[in-house]
Amino acid sequence: MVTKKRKTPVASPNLMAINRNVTSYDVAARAGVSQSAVSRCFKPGASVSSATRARVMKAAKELDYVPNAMARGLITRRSNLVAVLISNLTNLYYPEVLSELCQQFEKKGMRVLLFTLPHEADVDKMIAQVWEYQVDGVVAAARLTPPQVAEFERRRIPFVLFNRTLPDRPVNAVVCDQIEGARVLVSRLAAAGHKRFAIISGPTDSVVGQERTKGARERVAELGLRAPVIVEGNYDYESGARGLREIIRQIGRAPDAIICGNDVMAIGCVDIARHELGLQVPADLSVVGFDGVEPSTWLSYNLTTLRQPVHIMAQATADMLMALIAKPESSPEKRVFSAQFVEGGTSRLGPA
Amino acid sequence: MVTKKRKTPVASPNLMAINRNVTSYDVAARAGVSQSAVSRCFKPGASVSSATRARVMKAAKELDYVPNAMARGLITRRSNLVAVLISNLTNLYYPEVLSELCQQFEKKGMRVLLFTLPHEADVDKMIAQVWEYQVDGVVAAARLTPPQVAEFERRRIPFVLFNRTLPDRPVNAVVCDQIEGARVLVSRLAAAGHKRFAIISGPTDSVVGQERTKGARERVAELGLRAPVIVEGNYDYESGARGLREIIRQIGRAPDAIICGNDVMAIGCVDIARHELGLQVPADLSVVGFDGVEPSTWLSYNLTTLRQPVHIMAQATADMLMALIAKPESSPEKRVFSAQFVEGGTSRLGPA
DNA sequence: CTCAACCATGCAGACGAATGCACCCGCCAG
DNA sequence: CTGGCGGGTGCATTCGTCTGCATGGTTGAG
Repeated sequence: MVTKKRKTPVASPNLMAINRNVTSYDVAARAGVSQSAVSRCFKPGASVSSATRARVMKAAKELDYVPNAMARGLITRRSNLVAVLISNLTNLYYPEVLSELCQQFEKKGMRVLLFTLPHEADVDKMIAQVWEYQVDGVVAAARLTPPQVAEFERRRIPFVLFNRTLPDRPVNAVVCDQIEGARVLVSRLAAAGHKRFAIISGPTDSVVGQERTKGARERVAELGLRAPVIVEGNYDYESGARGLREIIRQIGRAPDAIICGNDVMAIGCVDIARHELGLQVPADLSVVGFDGVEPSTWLSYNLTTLRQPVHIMAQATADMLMALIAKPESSPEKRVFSAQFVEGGTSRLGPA
Repeated sequence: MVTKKRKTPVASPNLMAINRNVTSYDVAARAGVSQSAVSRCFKPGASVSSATRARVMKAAKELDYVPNAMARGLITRRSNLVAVLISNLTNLYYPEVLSELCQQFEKKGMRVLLFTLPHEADVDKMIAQVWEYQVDGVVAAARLTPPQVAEFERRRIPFVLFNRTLPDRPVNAVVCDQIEGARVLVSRLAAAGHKRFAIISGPTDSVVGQERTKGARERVAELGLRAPVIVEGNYDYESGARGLREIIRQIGRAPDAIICGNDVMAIGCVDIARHELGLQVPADLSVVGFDGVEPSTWLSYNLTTLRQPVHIMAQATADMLMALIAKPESSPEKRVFSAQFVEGGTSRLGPA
């Protein structure tokens, strides 16, 4: 009578490559040790003699063995996956963010599961997918509604908001002080003699955009200047162009300065001013943006803007998320960075 | 004596939310069915009565149950994950590609595991990570060495190369005909009277870049024109700028036309010509690029370029990869698309 | 009325790695 | 010589889901 209480699955060596994956059992058999020993060899800090480790590693290499992350994740309850939710990658700013985030997480041994949220698609359905993969954490660099964020909390998944916060609710977030930044821009422009301001804002559902607008408006008011005309854009080139036309239509002439919700709109604005309306920038009109994306530095634009410290912010995001994963109950923290004022050629900032 | 042959793990209802994940057993218990029934309810096409399905779905919703993708993947050997390898997201062209790919795969129920390959980092180590997650397929839109590609074949993982092929080896690939495109550019420019050509090429390890250069060179030769000066760039703005300076240094004056390996270099080239060298583009010098990225359409540039049909290519890539996953042994296929000639304002194409 | 053909359901055994526990061995102190 | 200690190892179980097989009930055709 054969003792068959548990059949340890051992692949016949010739079938192996064809049909099945190589498992730790295969490696164990080849190295003449138990499966546990193999497992321990791949876990840093485990108790294995160097002789065993050498034999196992040799066998593993010969068989091209790689531990199965799903099996591991199943039992350790750690997937080493991070979900990154990003609005639209066509936004120029976000690819830089994504790239930085990805590298930071790679450095920490995490893989990035990417979720792009196409404009107004079924975000909820997409978020539901996040749970399935048992991600260890989430970075949200997309416009989410408060209930959607609440869902993260309810599921007790560590998450960090990138460049956005929630009104009246403490959450973990890494942001750039948009209000401060907008105030700096207005202050500098006003100091140089600009009096009539206009704003091409981001969309109303963009917290970042709203804060930029708010900061600018407040500062303009504090300085006792006339309230700026505000038209709404949606962060793309075309809406920057439309914005400028609309502003001029409303006030009958060009304002002294236009503050755009991001660089791409500012670029659209500059282009229309110069090539369609025959205005000199900055002689007739100063234009400033936000973000400091790469094209803003191109000679044709050389935009005056507020550069976000993307690299540092990504690093802070990754650090914060890892800390949360290690210690989930810690209380919410917000890390606020300051944008860097970049004086370009689209604004008259010398003595007026 | 309690029959304890298999302890079906049933969480006590109040502990559930605190300590454990909700599993299909919990749902089964609440719905009064077996775990198998729950499993079948989440598998489309499985045999379940509508009454059972309703009860299960209700219980699942009440408990916020979501199937665990790792456990599922472990047994089905399908992770529904696709690895996307991308060189550097700062390249403007790649974010568009990534965005499209992501959406296409989402549409097919696949998730994207992102691998960014930072310049010359340890690509091999990164690729090793790909295996761990049991991805169903790989899209490579990065410069890989032939041995690295061979590794995919050896592991029998379905993979599609995006915008690159391997010399002398049949592989699955979706590409754009770069040689044809380059020939079109030269032909159009030559027809308009351009005689002295120069090229700012992509890096030598970029197959795409090499083909663009090759096509242009061949066509120039066929037309009996003098062989173009070629300087090497690396696809960024600065190298476009450097390239133009170098070309002028070598031939002592501006050529009639410069063909740049991509749009960003062309933009750098145009900017330096206009703002540093005081040249008129296109009056003194025509500049053309490749890719058709968004900034190439901005009014300040309005670049003459060859637009790649990114959307269609991404769709083809996703389709091809899914087909491969379904039928891994199918023989390699290459799908070649043509780029679209976009006549912009950086070239004199009217009758000379 | 009978038998086959279903459909719906439950049972139990995978999938591949991690890990608590027990054990074995060698070594050192008493 | 003996008891204790500790590092190295293997056994067996666990994670959460899928699925082949067997079963029980229902229906339809002959």
